Amino acid sequence: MQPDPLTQTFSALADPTRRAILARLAEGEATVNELAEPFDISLPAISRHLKVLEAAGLVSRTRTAQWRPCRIEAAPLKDVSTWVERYRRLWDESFTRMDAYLTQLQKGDPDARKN
Amino acid sequence: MQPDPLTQTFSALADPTRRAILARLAEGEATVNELAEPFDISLPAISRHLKVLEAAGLVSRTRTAQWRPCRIEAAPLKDVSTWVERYRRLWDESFTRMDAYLTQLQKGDPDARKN
DNA sequence: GCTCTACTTAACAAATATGTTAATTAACGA
DNA sequence: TCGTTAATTAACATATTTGTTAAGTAGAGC
Repeated sequence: MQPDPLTQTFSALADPTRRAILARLAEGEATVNELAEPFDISLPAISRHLKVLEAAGLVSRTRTAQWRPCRIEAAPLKDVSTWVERYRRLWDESFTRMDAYLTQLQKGDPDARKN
Repeated sequence: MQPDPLTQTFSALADPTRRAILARLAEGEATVNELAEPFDISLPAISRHLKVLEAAGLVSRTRTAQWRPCRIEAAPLKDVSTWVERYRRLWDESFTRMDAYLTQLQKGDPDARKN
């Protein structure tokens, strides 16, 4: 059985080569050879990285003659964003202050609104 | 040599047990046994998951008698948020429209401001 | 058909990750 | 001091990941 989607996404992102590939694809479509060019690893290795990204839904591919242009797919990144936002209050100062403010209001503190 | 921080963070998050541990810690500190309770795996396994989270800077620990209360640390999550925000335009409709608008403006389209 | 280009698949090696049970460390408390 | 509780470390098995080189597939173009 394969892992849940978020696990697959995080696994796919847990590799600098794959994140670099995504960064390149954010600028537009590219073929496998174009994607491989900046890296010091073999083409089959790149091909497998793309397979991982594709399995995670982060990349889709079409076929044009002998080329397989790759395109970035955003949906899983949106899921990552949604996931991490649940923790924003832990690092965001203004969120923390608003949180405290709302808590005070909820407690019925009449002075809370003065803050 | 160990991997770069972002890689370490994504690797740490690429496990459902570890994400569940973080979700629990977002509600407040907890001891190792408390964290282990919901899971069907051995305590040493949990201990190792915590070690991975700690190495990634996602968890810190203090010492109180024989307990080691764990606390969530937000900094790496903020880095994840920053990373993924670079791709927001790829999934965010309103961002896409704003992007198109700015592109039009940049082209010097005098009608762009009417949109 | 033959060859070139683009890319994937196969077979393998090495490293890393994840779980287990058993043994160990450390502090508390009767 | 001795037993209990909390947690880690050790030793081990197994699976997954990531890379390699060599071989295979598929379309383009002469």
